[in-house]
Amino acid sequence: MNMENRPSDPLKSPVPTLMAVARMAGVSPITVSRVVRRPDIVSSATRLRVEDAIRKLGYVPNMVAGSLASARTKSVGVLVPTIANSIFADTVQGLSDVLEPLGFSVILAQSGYDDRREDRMLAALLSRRPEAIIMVGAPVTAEGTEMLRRAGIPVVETWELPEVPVDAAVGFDNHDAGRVVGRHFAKAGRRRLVFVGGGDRRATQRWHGFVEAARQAGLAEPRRVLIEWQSGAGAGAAVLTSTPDTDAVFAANDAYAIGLLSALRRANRLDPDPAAVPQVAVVGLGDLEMGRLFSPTVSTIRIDGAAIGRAAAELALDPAKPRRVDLGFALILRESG
Amino acid sequence: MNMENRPSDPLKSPVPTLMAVARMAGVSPITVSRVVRRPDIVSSATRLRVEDAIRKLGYVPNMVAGSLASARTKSVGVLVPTIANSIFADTVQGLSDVLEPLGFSVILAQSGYDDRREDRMLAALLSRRPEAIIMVGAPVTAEGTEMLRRAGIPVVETWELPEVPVDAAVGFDNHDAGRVVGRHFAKAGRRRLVFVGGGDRRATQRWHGFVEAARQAGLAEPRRVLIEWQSGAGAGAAVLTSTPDTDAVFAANDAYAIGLLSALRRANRLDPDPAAVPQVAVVGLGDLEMGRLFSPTVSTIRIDGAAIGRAAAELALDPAKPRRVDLGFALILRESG
DNA sequence: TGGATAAATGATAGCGCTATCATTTGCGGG
DNA sequence: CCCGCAAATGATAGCGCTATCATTTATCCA
Repeated sequence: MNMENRPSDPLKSPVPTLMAVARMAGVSPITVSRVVRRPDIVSSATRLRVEDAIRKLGYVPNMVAGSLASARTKSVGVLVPTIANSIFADTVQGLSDVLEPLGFSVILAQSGYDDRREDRMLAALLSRRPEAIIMVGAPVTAEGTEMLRRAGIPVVETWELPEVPVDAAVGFDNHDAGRVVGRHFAKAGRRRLVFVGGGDRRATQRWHGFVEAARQAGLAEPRRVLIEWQSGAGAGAAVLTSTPDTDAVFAANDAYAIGLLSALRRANRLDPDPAAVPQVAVVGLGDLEMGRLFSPTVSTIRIDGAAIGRAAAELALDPAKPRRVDLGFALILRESG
Repeated sequence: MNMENRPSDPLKSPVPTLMAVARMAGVSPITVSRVVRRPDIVSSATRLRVEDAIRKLGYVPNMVAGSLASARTKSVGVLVPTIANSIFADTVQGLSDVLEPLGFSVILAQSGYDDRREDRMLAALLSRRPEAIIMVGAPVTAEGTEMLRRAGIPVVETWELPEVPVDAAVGFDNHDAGRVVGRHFAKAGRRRLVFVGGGDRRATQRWHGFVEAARQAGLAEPRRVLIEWQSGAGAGAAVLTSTPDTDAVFAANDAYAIGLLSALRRANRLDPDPAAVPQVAVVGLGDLEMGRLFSPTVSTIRIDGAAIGRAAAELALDPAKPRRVDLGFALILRESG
C-alpha cells in the first residue's frame, strides 16, 4: 500500500559516508570526523560548513567502522535469564540509565536459565567486542568463565556475590537472605516450612540458608517445591497441592508469593481480615510494587534491582572501583507474614 | 583482593585475531573465515586443523570487523519507552525469542517517553547500522521519521497502527480499545467516567476513543487524569483525589488499575465480596498475570505483548510480509468491572 | 617584524575481517 | 594419460572510519 514510504531505495540514495560529507564541505575526511567527535578543536567556520553538509546529506556516522578503527565499541553486553521478569527489567533499566548518557549502547541477551544458551549468548556478545559484560549471576559453566576471562574486559556479576568473581560482582548474599527468612519464621512459631523457587544457583543459595536457619531452630527439614519458569499462579498451585500442610512459605520472588496468596484465598485459607495473623505465612523476594498493593500486603526480602544495575554499570566502567559490592537486602514484614 | 582473577592483561595475551588462527593452522585467513561461517565448504581435514587452532587460542570472531567488511551487522535496534514495565518487557522478550536463534543481537535503547531522547536514541541505534529497527510506537518527531526513512532498513512500529507507517506496523487500534471500554461502561449503566494514563500518543488515542463512546452514549464528557511515569499507587491516589465521584475508570495499563483498586480498598470503597457489582468499575489494559491474581480480579483489555514482539521481528526480517498487522485486543471482563 | 608557539588541518596507514575473482588440486571418463 | 569440471584454497582489495604524525596557518610577544 504505502510504496512511497518504504525505506528508501539503497541504490537511489546510498547511505552517505564521512567521505561524502568531506567532499561536500571541501575538507579532508579527518576533519569531518573531528567535527563529529571533538567539535571544540575545529574552527567554527569549517565546523559550520561541515555541520551544514552533515545536515544536508543526513549523515549518520557509521559506528561499526569507527569502532574497528578506534578499538572502542562504546557498548556493553548485558546477559539476563529473562527480561520478562520485572525484577531483572529493573536492573537493566538501572544500568541503562547510567550507560546511555555516557554514549554506551546496551546489547541485550537472554539465557533463559539454560546453560548452553548462556554460553552461546556470551560468545555472541563477546564477538561484538563490548567494553564490558554485565550479567545476572555468575557464569554457569567453566567454558563461559574462561571466555569471559580471556576477553580481557570488565565483567560484572549481579544478584549474587561469588567468593571469587571473574572480575567484579554487585548484589547481596542469597544464602543470608534465606537464613533471615527461616529465622523469622522460626521466631514467629512456624513449624512446617516450605521453599518455592527455581533450581538456579541463586535460588539454591537461598534454599540452603533457609534450611540452615530451620535446622538451627530445631525445626523439621523444610520442603522445597521446585518450579521452573512458572507463573505466579503456577507456583501457588504447586505449593498448595504438593505441601498442603505448610504454615510458612518463602517464595523465591514476589510474583510467586502473590500467586500463592491468591491460591490460598481461593482455597479459603486466607483470613478475611488481612491484618490477622495468617494461617500460612508467606514471604517473597524483590519487593515488587504489586506486593504493597496486594491484600494482604506481601512481606518480602527487599532488593533494589535498579540500584544493582546502576552499581554494576559503574563497576563496569571503572576498574578502579571496589570489585565486590554488597548492596544488602532488608526483610520487610507486612501482613502476609 | 583477587588479582589473579582480574581480566587477563591485554599485553600478555592479546585477543587473538583470525590471522593468528590462520598462522597457527597453516592456512590463509580466508579459510579460517570460511571455517567459522561456512564449515561445509571446507575439507574436513583443514577444518579440523583450523577448529583446533581456534580452540587452542580461544579465538572469538570479531564481528565488528566482519560487519564492516560484509555490510551485515546481524543486529536489530529496539527502542522502548522503558523496559521496567512488564508490558514492553514481554514484547522485547517476544522479539528476542525470534531474533536470537537466527543469530541476531538486540541493541536496546529507552526513550523514557521523552521526544528528544527518542531522537538521540534513534540516532545512536542507527549509527550501529542495525539491519532493522523495532520500536514501541511510531517516531514522535519529524526528524526521527526522516532519519528512519533515510536509513533504508525495515522499521517496525508496534503497539500502535499508524495509517501510514514509516515502513511497517504491528499492534492494535488504541482508539478502538478506548471506545470498547467506554461503550462497556455505558451499557453497564456507569455515568461518571474517568480515564487515567500518560500523555503519549497511544494513551491519547485510547482517551479519544473513550470520549467518543461516552458521547455517543449520551454521557457527560469523561474526565482525564494525566499522570506521567507514576507508579500504580500514584495512579490510584491521583484518581481518588482528583475525581472522587467517579463510578468507572479506564486505566491505561493494568498496573494503574491495580493501584486504583488498592486505593479504593484502602478508602473502604471496595465491597468485601469481590463478586459483587463494584461501586467503581475499573478496567485496565495489558492483561498482566497480576490482574488475574488480584482480588477483585481485574477486567482488562487483553494485549499479547509477546506476540506483538514476535510478529514485529518477523516483519523486520522479511520485507515481503504484509506491512500492517492488526493483532487486535479483547475486552476481558472480570470482577473489577 | 621575525620567530617561536599554538591552533587548525591534512596525509598516511591500518583496524580485522569478507567479497570477489584467481588459482590450484582432485577426480572421473574418453 | 590427459582433458575438463568441480571442489578446495588463496591473493587482492577494500569496508568507513580513526590514530598518529606531519604540515600549514594564525597568534603573540620580543
